[in-house]
Amino acid sequence: LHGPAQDKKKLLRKMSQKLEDFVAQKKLNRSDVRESILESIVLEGSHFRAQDLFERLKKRKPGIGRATLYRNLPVFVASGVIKEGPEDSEGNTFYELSDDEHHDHIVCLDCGAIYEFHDPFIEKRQEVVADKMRFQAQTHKHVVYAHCTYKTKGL
Amino acid sequence: LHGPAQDKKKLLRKMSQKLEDFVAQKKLNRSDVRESILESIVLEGSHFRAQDLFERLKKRKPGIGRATLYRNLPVFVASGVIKEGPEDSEGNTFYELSDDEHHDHIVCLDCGAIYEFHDPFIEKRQEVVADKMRFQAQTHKHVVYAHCTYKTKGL
DNA sequence: GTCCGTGCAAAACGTTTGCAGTCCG
DNA sequence: CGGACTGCAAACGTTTTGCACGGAC
Repeated sequence: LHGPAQDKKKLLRKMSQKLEDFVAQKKLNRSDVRESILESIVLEGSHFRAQDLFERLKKRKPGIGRATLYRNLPVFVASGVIKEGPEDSEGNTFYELSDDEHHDHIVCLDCGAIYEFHDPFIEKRQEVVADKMRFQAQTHKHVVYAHCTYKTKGL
Repeated sequence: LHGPAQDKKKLLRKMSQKLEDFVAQKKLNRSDVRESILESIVLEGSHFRAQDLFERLKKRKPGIGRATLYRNLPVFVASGVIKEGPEDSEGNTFYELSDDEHHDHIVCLDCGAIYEFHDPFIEKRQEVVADKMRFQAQTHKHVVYAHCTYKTKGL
């Protein structure tokens, strides 16, 4: 027996562990507030803006301050729980859960939905291109803005 | 006889024309202030942040308001004079002159310099990838963050 | 004369910081 | 106890807006 809810719980345990490890390694303290924020991140949606996360958090756990959320985001990034993701067409930065497998993004210009893709050919090619220019590629952001072929979305 | 200065002048004329056409087509009015801003854009550096442009503008043409600059940037974008370019590793958005040929960017993680590249294979490939996912690629942002191989930079 | 364009100041926006107090180990 | 963590409010830097005036056609 398994399903979406079970998967989320599993994921939460995994991310919780990641965070715990980081906290231990960096000699930080554990905190319930930080755990609550992590829950909100894992349990709701994968691509999120800081401000939206705060709104959701406010509903699930009222009383947690905005500053605390913002102060913890870098901790989550450093611990490998989340990472900075794509930007939508209006320039809003999104975070996303950090699944160890790298991927890039397609952002729908019609509804703003964010999809993922991974293409080994492109991955390799950009390294080669950088190399030719005497650069050593470290990371990249590759976002394709596109219209969905089904025009039925949002209707 | 030609050189960098002549090239810039030529470019300025071209961009000036683009702007003029747009202004005419949209039944806007011409304005000296807008021309001055365009000059500052064309004559100094190709990748710039809005705020830096304002500083430069303040020196070349004191008295032009910050708001006017910000209000005109979208006009320049719409007229095809500039376009939004890459983001550096700190998240600052850069604009750049819109040369009709598309290119992507390599941002140096050591000194922040922005370089351009164009690779037809990657261009084509991402369209194919989008297509497979039933999307019609419209634009994209592809920024590779890299260390320069020569470690001599900035010394 | 009618909009468009402008400068200024004030507001908005998302994020960061200072501070005084609390919690963890 | 000391340092990490927190909420609040105030500050921040960039960008946008409201308003009254000046300029283009």
